[in-house]
Amino acid sequence: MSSKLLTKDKSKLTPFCPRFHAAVELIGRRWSGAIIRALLSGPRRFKDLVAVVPSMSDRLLAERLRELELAGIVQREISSGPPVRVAYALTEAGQELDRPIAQLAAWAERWIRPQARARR
Amino acid sequence: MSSKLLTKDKSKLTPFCPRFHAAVELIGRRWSGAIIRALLSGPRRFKDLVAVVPSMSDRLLAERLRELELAGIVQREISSGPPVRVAYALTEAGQELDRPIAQLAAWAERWIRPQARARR
DNA sequence: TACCTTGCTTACTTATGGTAAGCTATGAGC
DNA sequence: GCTCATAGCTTACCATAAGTAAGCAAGGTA
Repeated sequence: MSSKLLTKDKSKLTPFCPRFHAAVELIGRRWSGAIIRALLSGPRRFKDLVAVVPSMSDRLLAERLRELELAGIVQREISSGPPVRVAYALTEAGQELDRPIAQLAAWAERWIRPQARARR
Repeated sequence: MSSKLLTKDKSKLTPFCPRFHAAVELIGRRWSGAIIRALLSGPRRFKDLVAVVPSMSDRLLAERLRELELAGIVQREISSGPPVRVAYALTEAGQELDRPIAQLAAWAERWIRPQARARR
């Protein structure tokens, strides 16, 4: 039985896209969006990222950075000093997230109340 | 001490935006992206959403729909039948997520391997 | 009447996130 | 060379969120 009254246009858009889903679940993980956005302005050191994203712990930052590196979005750069320094930069794939992020930022600008809760 | 070699352009972009963060954490929650994307093609019934998003349980769907409704992205529509039917539709705010989602879909098309794992 | 579907809710287990502490490598101050 | 500080993590532990399964009320079907 079909419910033609309410659920029209069922086949207009592919209802589920595994690639889109993988992308949204990857960059949608806790803090990933903020980390990527911070890196859009250039490479940053570990501690700078901790400082820049409020209330994110270093454990989670390390975890997210490893995931994003594995996903090919972030690359770890070690300057062979001295002093030896670690910096994280976006790969080409990561850089190209600027468009989706800009669009979402524009949406947020329009629709998110300024003091809206950021989960919990 | 400043690390001018690696971390240039530090102040070009606001490093952290609470509104963007709230947005990405909201639509980035598990399944939220897939649900919103499915609703972009028109209102859908509860069971249709279960069917359309593989391996998502109805418990989580109910939870996400309640959250998205609270956030003003989704609205619950009850047709006063008979038969009584419940459908979920995007609000204006929800509809306007089409741009960010399209951008992210394009990115995913380019950068996500077809068989890439969708977490875990 | 008995059984099915829809749209949930409740109860319970597992995975993920948050908090705190610690630890190694390096450099600064003395 | 000894102490201390900082960067960049890791480990351990508890809390919260997600996954799984079952159930259940309202209405429809046979």
